[in-house]
Amino acid sequence: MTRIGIKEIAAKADVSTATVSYVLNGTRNVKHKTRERVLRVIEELNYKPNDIAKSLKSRRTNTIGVIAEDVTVFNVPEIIDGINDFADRHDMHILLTNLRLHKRIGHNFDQLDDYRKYAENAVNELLSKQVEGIIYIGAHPRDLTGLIDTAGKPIIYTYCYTQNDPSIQYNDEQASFEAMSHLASQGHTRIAIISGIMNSLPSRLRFNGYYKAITEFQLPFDPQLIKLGDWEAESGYRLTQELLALDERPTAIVAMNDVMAVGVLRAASEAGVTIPHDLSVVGFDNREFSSYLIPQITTMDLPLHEMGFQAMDSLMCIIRGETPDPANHLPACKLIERDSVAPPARVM
Amino acid sequence: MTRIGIKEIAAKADVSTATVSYVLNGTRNVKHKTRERVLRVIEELNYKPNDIAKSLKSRRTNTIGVIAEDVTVFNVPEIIDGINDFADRHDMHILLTNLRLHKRIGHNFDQLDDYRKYAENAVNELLSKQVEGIIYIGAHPRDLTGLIDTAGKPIIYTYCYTQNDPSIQYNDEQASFEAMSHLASQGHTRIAIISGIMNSLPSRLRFNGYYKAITEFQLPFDPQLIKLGDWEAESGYRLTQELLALDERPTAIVAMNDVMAVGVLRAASEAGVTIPHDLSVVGFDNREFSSYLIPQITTMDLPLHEMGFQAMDSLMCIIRGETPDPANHLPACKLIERDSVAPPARVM
DNA sequence: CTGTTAGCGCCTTCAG
DNA sequence: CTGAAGGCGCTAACAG
Repeated sequence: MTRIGIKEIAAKADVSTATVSYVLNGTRNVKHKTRERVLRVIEELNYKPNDIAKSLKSRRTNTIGVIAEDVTVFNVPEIIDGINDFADRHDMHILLTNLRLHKRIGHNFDQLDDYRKYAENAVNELLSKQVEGIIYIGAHPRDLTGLIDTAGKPIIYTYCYTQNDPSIQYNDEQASFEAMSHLASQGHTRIAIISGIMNSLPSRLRFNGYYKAITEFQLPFDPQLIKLGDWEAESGYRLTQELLALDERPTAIVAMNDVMAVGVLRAASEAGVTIPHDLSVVGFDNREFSSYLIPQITTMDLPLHEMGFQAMDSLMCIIRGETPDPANHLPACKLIERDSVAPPARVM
Repeated sequence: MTRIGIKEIAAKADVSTATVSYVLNGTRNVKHKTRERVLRVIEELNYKPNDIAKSLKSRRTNTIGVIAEDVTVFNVPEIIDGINDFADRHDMHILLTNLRLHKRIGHNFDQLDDYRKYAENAVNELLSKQVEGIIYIGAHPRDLTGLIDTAGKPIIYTYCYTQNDPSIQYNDEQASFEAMSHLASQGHTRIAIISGIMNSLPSRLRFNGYYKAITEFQLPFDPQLIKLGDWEAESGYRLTQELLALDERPTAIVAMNDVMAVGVLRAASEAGVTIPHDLSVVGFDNREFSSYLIPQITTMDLPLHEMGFQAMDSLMCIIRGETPDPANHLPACKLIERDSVAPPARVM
């Protein structure tokens, strides 16, 4: 089966290859009769254009490279989905590179050198494939400055960032403030917070939101209510036990992710503390399982789809030589209200 | 910045373009001195080969197309990861198409016509990009015969299947049998099963495994223990209530997925039935949340990574003109033992 | 309105 | 061991 091309159909339709190209791309007016004839032959021969050849000539591939640090991490698929959403509408294609970071180097995200070579390879292969731009999806929010050199090709980061390139992140501080605001509006004043590891940006930003709310709503500030966790369920469990052992217990806990909220639930359950009657809980991330827990927890939904969509949008802007609107680079989170928040019980 | 190519480096190194090509690909012996010189110029000019041009000439793109019905569905990312695992080792690239089925047409998987056009477009675009083969990842196990025409390009399905093309699925019947076997080995005899919707292949296969175990272990067969669910938590909840209302309760329940197992847990909790003391539960899928539930549930892990890996392996076989080994097309599930199974309590 | 033709960047016989 | 030259499939001037 010899691949048939524009030449074959030109011969059979008794026109030149140029004419075929014109009807194919609508680049020029072609007499109706001729067009029909060409179209018919195309149909008959079941011709499929060769984008490779087309790209070589036109110097456009309509393809953008996506480097995902790990597609199996919860935030990544939804971001990819957002990228696809935009790409579909603009007839763009996605060349996906999966760094498989978790499986290759585990959680040692700090040793950037360990996977610099992976990233470099990925970029070079993408560049060789003539992608028109690159989107880098982190599995973890952090600074990647200096890690990647794209030789001038536009790149945009999301769920992570560098100091020189554009990046799309979500509004962490505001989200945290809103979680607090929701709790305050229910009448809570003693609100505890369990953080992720402190050398991570989200932890710091979410603390900012926490303090801002403390100030704005004039809540009592008690350092005992601030607990430093590590994103894992175990820390949520242990720190909640500490919180419940306080003379004056908090009436609500904000866990900086849903996984730690699982620990909160477990500790509460073991201590005979009923949620939400005795203790309100707000999580972060709106992980799928958050609605499978008992009770279903109130949590902050991350605008992952939008981040992917915006990353793609901004990247296309840059490719076209325009300047993307930075206002779109910090989409908001959204509180999902479920069953783990209630007004505080009367004082015992 | 005018893209520099083989020609520029040839000029600067004072050799012909052919020689550059030779050192680049190791196609021919080149005098050591000359090679060094060429290599140096390549370095200096930071030359990056153009795979597009290369592909046009060599008629090989080293790229395979992956069509995912929906990357946000739980099974898909891990399958993609398996594909990447293989692809990385063989220097292959992935052109990803995300059909976004759930967001576009919801759960109406039966109306194949609704998205036939999406699938057709995806295939045509991939074909135009000269992919060397296609992997189709279903979001739901079902028969897709007749949906897709790849014009002769090799295609392989996974997590779904057709009657004519090779596909990679997991061994559902055996998995179900093993879940039963595990329960039986703990001393359970009255084992209930909650199925997914019945017009799905997994439901039928898992029932086969159930019956096989009933026979093999000579367990009492009681139709009352067979409940028809719909994959959703609510059905697990409701059907467990029915099961618990029986005169003679089951001592164990197999839920055909972890989501329904959540319903089982909820119903048990409300009825004051303690898991695993009063009732053992085995789920299916090893969803991430299964280890966040209280108690953490014993469940069947699906060989998703392996399915992706095998799909890629088999596809490469076909591309090379070899015949893949069908023995690899039905990888086994693996029981993950956690805290929801115990020997049955003494008769009350 | 249509045909001719010169490349896009690279590989690969075929000569030397 | 190296160079010259044709061509992969398609587009876009430039002519008619």
